[in-house]
Amino acid sequence: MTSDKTIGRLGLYRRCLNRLQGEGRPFVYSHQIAAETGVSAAQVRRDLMAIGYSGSPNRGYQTTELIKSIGEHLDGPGETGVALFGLGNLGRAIIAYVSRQRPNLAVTAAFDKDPAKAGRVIQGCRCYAVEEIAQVAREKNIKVGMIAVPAYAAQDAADRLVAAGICGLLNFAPHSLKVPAHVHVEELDLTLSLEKVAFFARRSQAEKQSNSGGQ
Amino acid sequence: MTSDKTIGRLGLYRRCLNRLQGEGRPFVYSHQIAAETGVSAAQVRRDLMAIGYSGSPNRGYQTTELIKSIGEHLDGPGETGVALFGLGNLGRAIIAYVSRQRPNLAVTAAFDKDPAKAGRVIQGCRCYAVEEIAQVAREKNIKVGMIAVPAYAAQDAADRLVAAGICGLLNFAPHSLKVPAHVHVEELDLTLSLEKVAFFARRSQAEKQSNSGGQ
DNA sequence: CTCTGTGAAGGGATTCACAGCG
DNA sequence: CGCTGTGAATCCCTTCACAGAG
Repeated sequence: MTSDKTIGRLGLYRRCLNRLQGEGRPFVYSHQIAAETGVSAAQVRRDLMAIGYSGSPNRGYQTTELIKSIGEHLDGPGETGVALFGLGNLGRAIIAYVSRQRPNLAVTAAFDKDPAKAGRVIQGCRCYAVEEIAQVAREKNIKVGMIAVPAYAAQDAADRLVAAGICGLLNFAPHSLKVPAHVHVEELDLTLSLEKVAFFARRSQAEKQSNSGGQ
Repeated sequence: MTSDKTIGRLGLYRRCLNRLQGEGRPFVYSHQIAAETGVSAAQVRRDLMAIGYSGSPNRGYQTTELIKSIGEHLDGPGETGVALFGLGNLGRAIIAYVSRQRPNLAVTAAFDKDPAKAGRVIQGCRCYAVEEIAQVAREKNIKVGMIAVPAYAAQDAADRLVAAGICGLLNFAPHSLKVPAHVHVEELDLTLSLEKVAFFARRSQAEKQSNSGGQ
């Protein structure tokens, strides 16, 4: 029922709330969350409505309670296992990055075409040969996969992960994946995003110049 | 006039068209692009309408012409300079990754708080001290910045890049940036995206199980 | 026939605006 | 007063569905 967009923002609010809590604020108003996250205040209230959390009209939302409430909606019961496919530069950076983040999301297995990488342990994450995916995914109860291989290998990686029972994919490869309907794919496409900012950067600069020159 | 969403998809279409062209296809139909990219055929036609490119009703779109036409809308006249802020694991992986992509987007400068990194050259990208940003950005005509520093340093990095005249930011740091209205920010938030897939993976798995168990 | 181009309809998400409360 | 919670309005995007062309 809760929409895709709302889920994305709840994570954002939580991060912001954790910081505010660290600064010793027991209560927050929707417009404060809004200012910190760049979302509108009405939007914040709507999103919190969706998870059924109520604040008090004169003091706002209780920080600790709200964090807990968001967690109950976003997080699963225990730790969610995540697998990484592809141990190039990007893959290794991702492991290092994620291992410092949310503790309930742990990258516990990595796979690579290069058999020489099997058996190694990188940042606390063990590497396996691709043939072992199904078994490892079952044993470690892995439900999410990250794809950090070159474009030409991305579909194959996705197929293997899906066959191993994965229900969600985070795709870093510049390639549109074809997956069964029950698998949720999130794209993190560095090149496309960069092309996009470059486009808007040029556009807004053009506007700035025509504003100063035109009038 | 062209919407944000459309711009994002045009890049996607171009990538797909380049591949199809490489496979020797002189013409493509909207439904073929659609199938390759996971977008609907009507959407593809709408987007191409937005850039004013017309296909022929019985043969579809001419691949080479369409690629050129998309390029005219997305790309600037020359090469666009991109700067990277933050030379940790992630930053270095990004340089390596982008340098193999679109040639009109070149990461030509990198900055890091650690002065020891200044002067080095990584993957063809020269590193400078943060104090040199304004000068380097002017000399190299850099208009886009990428932020790959820890959360606590992200706002400072953004401020420095904006002060140096940047009009677009690609933000990898888990922190919502506050920037002037003329600066376009694109978020690539690894942690939030991972939380999101994990959520939907759990949800779709729950559905799968209730489907098989329920009826 | 099967395409494209496109007006019109439809669906979501966001914002507006205000009642209700302390 | 200023806040939350929320119906109603708005806006934007996507899809439908069909005319027109070869």
